[in-house]
Amino acid sequence: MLDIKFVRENKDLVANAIRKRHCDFDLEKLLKIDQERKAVLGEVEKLRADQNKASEDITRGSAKEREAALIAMRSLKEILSKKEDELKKLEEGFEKLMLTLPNIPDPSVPEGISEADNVELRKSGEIPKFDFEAKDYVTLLLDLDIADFERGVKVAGFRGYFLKNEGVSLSFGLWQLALEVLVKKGFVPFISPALGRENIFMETCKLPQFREDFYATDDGLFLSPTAEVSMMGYHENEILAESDLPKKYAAFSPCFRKEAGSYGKDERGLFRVHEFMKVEQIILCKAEHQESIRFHEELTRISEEIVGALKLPYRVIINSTGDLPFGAVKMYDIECWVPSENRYRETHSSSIIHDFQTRRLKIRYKGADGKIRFAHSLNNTAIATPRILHSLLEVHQQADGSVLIPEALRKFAGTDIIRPKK
RNA sequence: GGAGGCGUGGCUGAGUGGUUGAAAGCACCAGUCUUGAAAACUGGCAUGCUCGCAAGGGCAUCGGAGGUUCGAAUCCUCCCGCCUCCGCCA
Repeated sequence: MLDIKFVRENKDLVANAIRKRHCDFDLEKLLKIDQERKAVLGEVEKLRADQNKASEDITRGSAKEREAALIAMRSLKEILSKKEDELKKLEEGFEKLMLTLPNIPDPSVPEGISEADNVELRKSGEIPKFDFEAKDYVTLLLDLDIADFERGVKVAGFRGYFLKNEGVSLSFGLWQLALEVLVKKGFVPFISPALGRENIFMETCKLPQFREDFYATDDGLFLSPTAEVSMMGYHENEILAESDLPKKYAAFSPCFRKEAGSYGKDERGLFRVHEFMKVEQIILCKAEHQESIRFHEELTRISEEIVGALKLPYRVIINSTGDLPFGAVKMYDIECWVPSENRYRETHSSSIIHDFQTRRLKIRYKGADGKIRFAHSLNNTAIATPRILHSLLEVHQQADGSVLIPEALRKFAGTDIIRPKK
């Protein structure tokens, strides 16, 4: 959520952001309702002040004064209650609009209407050329006997899957590798809840707009699509000391996504599944844009280090304004090379959020100057499984149908090579 | 699942209808004293909104939302959360 004061004072900037994002937010309506709300609030507060004063007279005045004050209070009450109703309606309308006003893209974000307008920033790694007939990763998964989709669907429904054999040790190894990289860099490791209360989803700006993307339980909880939700909730309603910042967390959790509206996309395999595992990087830092920029680059580099250690060719792209999530100021995706599709595909997503989430979460810190500010937050994938296998298996496949495990992963995965079972 | 209890400021904890934004203690900050520290003493110490150039006002907040009342931390209703005991259980 943006700061209404900021919106008032930077109307053009906000209008421009809305235009760039191609969303149909009615800024004039918001500003008008804000103005009305402030005016009525002033009236209400004045009436309440009168009421408080009269109440004091009743307490302390003589019997005569008390009688007069009581009469005055009765009529005052009627007017006040009417005004309060009016205010409540305005507040509700105001809140509703504020919840749907998106964050402001950084000037460095390229303007565009969709993901087609995302811009490549850099590439790394050599795209493999096979002198044999390379398999796609679904074939590899089955030939290596490390996944079972038929039974996955039988048990868990559409997009269901089992991982088995080395598919399991490989997964554990990937999480472990990512965690070790992060812990070495001072990130505090967490296993964070996959279940979250509605308010946490609201405060991390996942609700109200993306409700259809989440699974809900019958007791009113939601299954988290990312550890970002619970990890951001961790400091909800806290005032931290400036010296506590930055907070760096590496959170592992299962993640659940309905993938509503994606029928037909990536139906085969385990690139797009309802249930996956992820190690997520989270940073809370001081409310300075330069700090956010610095940590954003750092988070992105860490993920590049991880995919680099996995010897995967990748590129980093910057998302255009048309492909920028609601709450993000700026976002990079890391995409890893997928030989069978002859293209890079998204495996990581690194975001600057500024105080958009922390304002709702009320995560603040007391600065050296004694002022209390909303912290800035950032997040990025460290590793998401099983998605990463898409690229990993295909890139490292050998002529004999086996898959060579990259050096850095071997000690974590407990194996050097996975051989076909048939 | 059954029964009961509880939710007050950073923490502990008073407060059951009328200057209670809220006693007291702890913690924290500043000062006095001290070579320095501790102790002691003195003072300060919630958040948000709003009016004002400022000084300084005003309003709200005692889990949340309603209600009763001239007036609610205090009474009523609903919701949320937490705790204890029993049962079940990885």
